[in-house]
Amino acid sequence: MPATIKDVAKRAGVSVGTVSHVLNAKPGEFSSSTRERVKDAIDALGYHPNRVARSLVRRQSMAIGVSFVNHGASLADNPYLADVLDGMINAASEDGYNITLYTRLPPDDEARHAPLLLDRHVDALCLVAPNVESRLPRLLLRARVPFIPLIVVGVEKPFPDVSWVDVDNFAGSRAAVDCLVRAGHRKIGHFAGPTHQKAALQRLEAFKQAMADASIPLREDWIVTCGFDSRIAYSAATRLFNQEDRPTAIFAAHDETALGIMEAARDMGVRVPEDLSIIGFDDIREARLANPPLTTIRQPAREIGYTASKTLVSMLSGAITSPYSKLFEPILIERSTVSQPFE
Amino acid sequence: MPATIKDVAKRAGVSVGTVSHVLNAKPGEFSSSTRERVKDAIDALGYHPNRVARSLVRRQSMAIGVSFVNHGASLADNPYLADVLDGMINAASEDGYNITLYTRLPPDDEARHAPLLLDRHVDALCLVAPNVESRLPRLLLRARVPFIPLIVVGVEKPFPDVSWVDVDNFAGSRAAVDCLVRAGHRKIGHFAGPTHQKAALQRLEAFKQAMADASIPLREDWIVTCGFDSRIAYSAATRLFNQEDRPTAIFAAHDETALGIMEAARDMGVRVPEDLSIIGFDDIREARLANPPLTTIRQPAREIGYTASKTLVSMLSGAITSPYSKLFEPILIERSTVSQPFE
DNA sequence: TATAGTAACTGAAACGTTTCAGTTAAGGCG
DNA sequence: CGCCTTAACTGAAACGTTTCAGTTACTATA
Repeated sequence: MPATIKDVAKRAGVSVGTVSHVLNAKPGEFSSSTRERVKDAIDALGYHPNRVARSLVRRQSMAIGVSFVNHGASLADNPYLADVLDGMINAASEDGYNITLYTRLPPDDEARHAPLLLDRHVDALCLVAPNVESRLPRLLLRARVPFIPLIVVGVEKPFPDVSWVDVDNFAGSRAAVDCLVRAGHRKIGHFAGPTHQKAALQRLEAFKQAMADASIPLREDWIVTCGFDSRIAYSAATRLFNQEDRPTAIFAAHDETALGIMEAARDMGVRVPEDLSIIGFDDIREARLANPPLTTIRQPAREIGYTASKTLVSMLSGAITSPYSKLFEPILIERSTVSQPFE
Repeated sequence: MPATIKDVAKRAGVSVGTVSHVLNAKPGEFSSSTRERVKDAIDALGYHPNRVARSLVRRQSMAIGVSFVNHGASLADNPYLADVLDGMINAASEDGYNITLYTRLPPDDEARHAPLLLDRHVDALCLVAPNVESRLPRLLLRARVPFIPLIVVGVEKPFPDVSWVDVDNFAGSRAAVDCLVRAGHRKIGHFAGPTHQKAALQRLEAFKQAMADASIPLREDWIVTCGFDSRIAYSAATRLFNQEDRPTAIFAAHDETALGIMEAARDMGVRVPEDLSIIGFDDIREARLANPPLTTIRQPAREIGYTASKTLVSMLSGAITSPYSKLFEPILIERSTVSQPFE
């Protein structure tokens, strides 16, 4: 058995209360002799305070819970998640919080997530990129728990009164389309992301609007929905390139998709950017290394994660009391996949 | 205040013990009427069991602690970490464990890590890629705590009696050198990783040995130490390419480094693989997309993380009692940066 | 010399569960 | 009818801390 505070107290010849006090070192109290005796006992016994017991009485665990709600998505496949988490780690570390990854959530049954998330094991909760039809924010908010700070990352306005941080997908998509239009393109297609993702929906919507604003008629057959999957994008692109009348530029809602399109282009002898301009979204690590390097819209994912964690801590300290929300400005990263159309 | 088990008991008109029992649903006991009443009370009050209290009495938290000990390395910059963590998440999820990321460790003072890690907040500990001079495994092992399962990832034999999983760096480096030798190279250089990393040291050592085994004399001036940093690799490579007598092939201890070398080559007009063959190590996501795609040695990072977590759980259940260790076989991924030398 | 004030410490009640040792009531059996 | 067994439930101790309300033992003040 590990040594407890009682063992320390007994060995040092003081009460448990005293040990607790010197451990939590209230400013300058306690005679140095007592303090020394306690410290000696701690060292001799190899005592480490039990954080669980402390959490129970203090009613805080100094941990922030993170749930990657969007079911299949894994850290290894989705650099966005890793970046967000990285930002959260940095912020939490500054504030003295640990991060607990909730892994045990049955993917099929969201109703059973809430009890698991609300077990007071963590002081605050962050939901990363939940699906658009996710009922979880609602369930959590409705649950009869006094107030556990909650923030959603990667979904704008997931539910009234729920805090959130996200990138401005509208501004990003508009910047992408504008970039293509500025280069002289008018035959522009769009490869949309998965329909269960709010971000993908927003990017599609913004694409349509930006096209309208540029007075370019929409070609529905140039809008393809291909999810995240670069292989589906590959085959969809191949099909598109076989058409007689094809776009001179494509805005892909995700870099993965853009990469798939570029691969298809290479295999079909379509030159990028001479025959086809491409612009992506997200600026994943591979984008810079693509051949040619991919022009894209960068999401400040680490900053987003950082802000999410900082916000939760502010909510815990009471510095923020009303729901918080923030839209981050995306950044156009101009590399080499956009040029003027040659035809 | 959130409802407690007492509130539920009172409302259902039973004792707290009964509520606890129906919550933990011992097989088939309890009349259905009592069970119903308790369930109704739980729903009515929106009660969620407090996991902290449960952890205290059960003496287990159902969480595995993970510490990225190697100080600066972050999830976003180091895909290896993300992959290992991803594997751990999958395994932990299968076994009903959560994962707690220890973020609050002062990077300067390892001696103070042990108390934080041993706070019984987690049931088992995983140290990912500690530096070679890290005293942490020793400190943890020596700490006067009865037995908290511990495993180290990414360092072979970090300390006697400490469990570990790692990739076989020797076999990997040998495979890399063999690949180059097989292609006909004899003028082979090596870009080594950071000296505080055991993996980098092993790869360097294995490089030397493989060269000796192939009876190729070592050229010390073709061995450069450049850490992880692709920019340092870039400038070191630039310097190397300016030399009269330069290698026809380079084995880089990390893909990041290899990518830096390739960039330098491109800028200096050195063609890859015609003028220079390159082989990396790790198979990071960018490797596949490099131009040309990078030949490299793949580390099964997810599998490593998965195994680490599974091993910890086995130790917790008592299925494994003695220190466990496993070396994973690396895989040669042949892409397009290795060809025969032209001279 | 009594009184007040303070510094240093103590004891015990929380915190919200689980679990162990009982207790009660009902049913079965001779 | 009394006794035993069992099912169903209860009460309280325990888990390891923090913290609040005291209790000493001094020292300073009047």
